[in-house]
Formats: sequence, structure tokens, C-alpha cells
Amino acid sequence: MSSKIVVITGPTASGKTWLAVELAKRYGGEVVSADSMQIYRRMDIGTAKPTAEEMQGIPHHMLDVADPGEDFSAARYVDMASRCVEDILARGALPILAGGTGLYLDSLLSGRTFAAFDPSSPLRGQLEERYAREGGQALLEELARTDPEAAARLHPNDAKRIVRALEVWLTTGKTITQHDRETKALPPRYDALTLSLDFERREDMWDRIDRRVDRMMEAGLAGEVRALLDSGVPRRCTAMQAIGYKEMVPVVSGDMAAEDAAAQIKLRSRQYAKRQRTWFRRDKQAKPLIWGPVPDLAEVLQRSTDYLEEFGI
RNA sequence: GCCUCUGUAGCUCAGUUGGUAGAGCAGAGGACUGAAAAUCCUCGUGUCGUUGGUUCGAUUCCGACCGGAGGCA
Repeated sequence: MSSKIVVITGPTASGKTWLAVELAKRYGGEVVSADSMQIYRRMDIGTAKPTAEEMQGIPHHMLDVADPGEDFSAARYVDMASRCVEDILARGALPILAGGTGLYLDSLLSGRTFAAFDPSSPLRGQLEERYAREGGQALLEELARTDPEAAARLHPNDAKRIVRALEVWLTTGKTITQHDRETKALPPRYDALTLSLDFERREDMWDRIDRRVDRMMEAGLAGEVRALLDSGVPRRCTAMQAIGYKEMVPVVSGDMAAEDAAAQIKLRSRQYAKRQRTWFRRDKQAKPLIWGPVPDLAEVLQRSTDYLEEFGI
């Protein structure tokens, strides 16, 4: 497939939203978000979801497509987002994929398919229970009987992946190793140009994160979290694992000072940003856009458009 | 002013019956295929407050000094 699309990645608070809108304005684009938390409705402040003002009239997709209590997944994301992209292409517009969730981005771009999963089956719960009871080593030995490769690769403490590997084998009769190999052989879905935002100095990134968290607190993050809890959103669902939300729960219940939670949120955000960078660094084809100590918007925008021209957009 | 306790990794603290030290957190690097803002793995040399003394050897014992906490006046 040779449908050209643009992808914007980068750690939190690196300016993805801004750049996506600027490029969309210049090239007749529409933005498709690739963010695992902005998909949820009523989670706006803490996810730094683009506001109407920030969007400047540019259509945005994959925002507010699920309820916070709902289970979402990379597979569902690919399903929905790929349709958005096709749609935009069909209208002759430029899809601009922007977001910080590496797995979602890669899955969508690579044409990856996921092994079957039946959310109504009790299997996963049963395997988790066995993991807790028998330990990772035992399950790993069991996995090794059918899929020695995966068993060798996984660490006994990696409960999620061990459970998933066994789950795939038990429900499909195919090992996860085999499935991965097949799906990796699939051709990429799109002809993508990836722009990767980052900071020259780590301290500048930390600074941006801190200021953003302060703004979230001022904008009423506590109230947003309270509203979610009041409406019955379970505390243990995926949405409530989002940074900025899980830390605010004790504030809402009066068990923690807001400033302590803010400090926690800043810390967790920095750690998240670090993981994002590790993920994005893997893509050697990506075009780097590095913010210096004094952010130069015009310069970054100029370099971005140069890359797009070069790419043939 | 006197007494007691205390000063060890960026932070909170262990420890060394005298042979130059180790955890948690933070930080760094990596992984990542239907939870991914999640989850998992690897990485610990620092004038052991300063300065004298005792000793073959002191961060560890003794003294003084400096900083911190508490108590008595």
C-alpha cells in the first residue's frame, strides 16, 4: 500500500498536539490520536486531551470513543483507527497520526493482527489465579512444553505476558511465537513518515511536565476524578490506571494532600516519558525534531514541513 | 550553659565485634504483539560531618570542633 500518512511521536508534553494541528492546517490534514487514555470520555484534564481551541477547527479522531469503565485494547484501537485513516484517505485528506502510545502506533502502522481473545471467557482469570498460586516458574515450565521459545524469552515475574502466552495457546491452538512470526511478516499498512519530537536536555522535558501537571491541578483535575468516581467508574479499571487519575483517588477521598499527589503525578509522568523515549528510540527511520533549551516553534515547524516535502506530500 | 541522641550514595536509613560499606526510593539502560499512562528485566565507590589521637591499619574506639534533634536548667 502506498497511502502516505504522517506520524508524530514523542514523550508526553513534547508538543505532539501542537505540531499535528499546524501541519494539518498547512496540508489539509486530519488528526488521528494514538493515545491509550484520550480515547476515554470525561477524561480531559488529566490526559491533556486537545481542547477545541487547540484543535483550531481541525478534525480529530479517536478521542472520546470509549467510556472509562469500558475495556479497551490495542486490537480495538487498530480496528477503529484504521477505519478512520481509510476514511480520511478516501476523502483525499492527509491523515496525521499523533500520539504517545507506542504499541498502538506500531500496531496500526505495521498491519499487525492480534491473536484471538474472548473477553467473556474465564480463562484469563483462571490463569492469573494459577500464576498467583503456583508461581511464574511453574507456568513457564508448562508453556515450555508447547512454546519453548516464548518460555525462554519471558521472565518468571512477567505475569501478564506469561498468562497471555498460555491464553493464546489454549484458545487458538497456535503458539504466540508462531503467531508473532506470522504477523510480523505482514507488510506495513501505510507509507508513513514519522516525526519524532524530543528534548535536547532532559531537564527541559521535566520542566515542561512539571508545569503541565501544575496546570492540570489548577484546571480542576481533582473535580474531574471525583466526577468519574461519583458516576460509578470502578477504581480498578484500565482508565483509572492513567497517570494523574490513580494518584488523585486518595485526594478525592480526603486521604492525601493535593500537593503530595501532584508531586507523585510529576514523578510518574517523568518515568512514563522515559519509557516512551526507549520505545521511540527503536525507530531509526524516524525524523528527529529536538527542542533546544529555548523552544523555537518556527524552526521545528520549518524542519517538519521540509521533511514532508521531501517525503512527497 | 549542661546532658542525651544523631551526622554513611541525590533522599530515607542499615552496617562494619577496627582490615575503606549495603538496602529501599530516586536516577540510567533495556524489553514490550487483544490491560501498554500498563507490565517486566538489568545497573549501587560514596572525602562513611571536619580535625587530632590510639593502632600495623579507623568509617568503626577516644578527644575537640561544626551541623541537626530532643531534654534539663
